[in-house]
Amino acid sequence: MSEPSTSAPSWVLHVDLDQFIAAVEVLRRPELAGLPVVVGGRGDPTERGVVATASYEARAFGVGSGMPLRIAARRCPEAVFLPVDKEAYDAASAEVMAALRALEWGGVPVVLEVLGWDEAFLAAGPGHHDLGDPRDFAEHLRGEVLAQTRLHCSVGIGDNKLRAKIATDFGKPRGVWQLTEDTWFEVMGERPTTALWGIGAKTAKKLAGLGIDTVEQLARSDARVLAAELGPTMGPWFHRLGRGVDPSPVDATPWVPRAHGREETYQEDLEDWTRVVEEVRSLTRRAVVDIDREGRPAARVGIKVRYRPFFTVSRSLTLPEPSNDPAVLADAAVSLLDRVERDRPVRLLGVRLEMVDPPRQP
DNA sequence: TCTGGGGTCCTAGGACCC
DNA sequence: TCTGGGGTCCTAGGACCC
Repeated sequence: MSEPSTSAPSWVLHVDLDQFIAAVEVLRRPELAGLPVVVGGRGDPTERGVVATASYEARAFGVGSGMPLRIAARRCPEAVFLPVDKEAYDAASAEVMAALRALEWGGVPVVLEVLGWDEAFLAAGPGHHDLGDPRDFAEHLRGEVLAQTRLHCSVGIGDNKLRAKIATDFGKPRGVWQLTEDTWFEVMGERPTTALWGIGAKTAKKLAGLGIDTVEQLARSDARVLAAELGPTMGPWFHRLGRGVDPSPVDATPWVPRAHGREETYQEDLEDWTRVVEEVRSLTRRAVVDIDREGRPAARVGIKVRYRPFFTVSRSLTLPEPSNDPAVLADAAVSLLDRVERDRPVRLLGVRLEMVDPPRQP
């Protein structure tokens, strides 16, 4: 079998919308253009909640994603705070992905792998002709997305998904950047391991304990030591990350969810255990809506409890048989509460329903 | 100072079976 | 006296990403 699109050296593009959530809000409220805009929680910076996205104007004040709204308000008191509007972002995302999916490159439709609301990988489809300079196509792509959605994006070009993904950040905002095997160490070699997609603070600290602080040191490290210290799967994967190696193809197969959950941080900690039980039932009913939409029953049920002071536990069980009956699932979730402490304040509750395996694709 | 909500995948240990 | 070895399932927890 010949597969020219995967066997030949080929380009991968990573498309990332610029300040997506804030940009969608500014589109429907043009008077906000140029102002510091912070989207998060219910839009009230005196409440518990965190920043989903800040506009570039707000970022200049040191406001960033994941930051508590109260801190954001302190750093940028004049910012406009808006609530998260999931439906609006779903709709805008669908428009963007449709615009990307409609593109042709090398005379054939592109292959698009959607990563989330505002991100996708893209490659030329099988049987394509000469692709030319990928930077030309990237600029064409940016123009098409802007024309059809009025949203700006940045594009990373790589010889695999990992390098394309990392390249995008260097191009932001409204830019194109290329990162390949030839330039990998020149661009990334001296950077900390956290610059890699998949290495966070905890892993970086473990690596530092092994004398590995930079991407180049990771690439030159002993893969056997990594496997012994970090696991037989993770160790070799981190070693590949250091070298910029990523054999995974751009895969347009629609994503099939494995689980759905609901969780909520309460504005006031819950002290009354009967209230905790009620909330767990309520969260379960809300999660059932999602598994019903999938049409697949739940095989496992899990709960998460975060206490004050900050301390989280999770419990889970496998159901005797899969179910989508809200009463059965709520009873199961409530039964898990017997396995946690009940005499300290609860600040967050979560319920998670894991679905049975999806039907096998041919 | 205060740490969301939606997910994914990996690891490790114990139970259990043959 | 010493007590296999491989495999799967279950559960709890860790880490990461957007």
